Amino acid sequence: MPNDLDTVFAALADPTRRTILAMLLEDDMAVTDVAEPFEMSLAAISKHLVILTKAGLISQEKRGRVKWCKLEPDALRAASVWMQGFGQFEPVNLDAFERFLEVELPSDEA
Amino acid sequence: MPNDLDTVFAALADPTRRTILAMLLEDDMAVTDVAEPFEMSLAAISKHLVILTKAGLISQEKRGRVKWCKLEPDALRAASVWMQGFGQFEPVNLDAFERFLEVELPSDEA
DNA sequence: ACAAAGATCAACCAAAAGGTTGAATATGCG
DNA sequence: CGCATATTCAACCTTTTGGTTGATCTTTGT
Repeated sequence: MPNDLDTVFAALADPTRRTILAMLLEDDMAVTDVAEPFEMSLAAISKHLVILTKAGLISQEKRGRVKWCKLEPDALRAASVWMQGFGQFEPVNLDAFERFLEVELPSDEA
Repeated sequence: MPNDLDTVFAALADPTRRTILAMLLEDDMAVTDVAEPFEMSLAAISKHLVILTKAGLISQEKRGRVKWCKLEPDALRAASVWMQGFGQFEPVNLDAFERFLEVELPSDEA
């Protein structure tokens, strides 16, 4: 529901949150597992996940005592349209994107 | 030079700054003229322009006593690639972009 | 020379961001 | 039941952000 540009861009401005998104690109994850590679408290990661959820970039579903996080890439569409309006960039450059993932993902990437 | 994703997304997270970018899409502008439609001090706008400059999103060139601001859309490329990596969105939707401009631009749009 | 215009600087302020720790709340398991 | 696990809450702290105002500096026009 909340998919305002302010919120989305602000959520994307933090490297921890971008890394989390990249991790969720591979698979849905539980909060504890999302937190594992980071050198910060679980509570801090929990807050980051709230921010991502409010931006609509992920969704969280509780099953049992585990809360699963799922990427919601559609939330990026509006922001993507906004940005492309300025640049007329090449459609999709997956090579460049994978270079980002290598840099931004925690080293244990599979 | 500085074109780091943190800086670019943070710069885009503020509605005043996005509006400024949209204004500069039409034409280069002097700082005073950029500030005119906003209900905030010139100093505040000057700071916003510094942030946009540090993000590489605009450049500023002083000619005489006037400092001209110019959009630098290339700075958006990296961020755009990053975002598209998630979504595989439709290439460019100019209609959607112009809808943004109508919402975000100060009403005196020409 | 002087005054006005264009823009930034410096000091300040309130609110938001990003983190910590320790307690609380559910849920699952033996 | 009773304990461990999964996650959040609450209070707190520090730094950053976004704004203000008044002084300053440079350039232009008369």
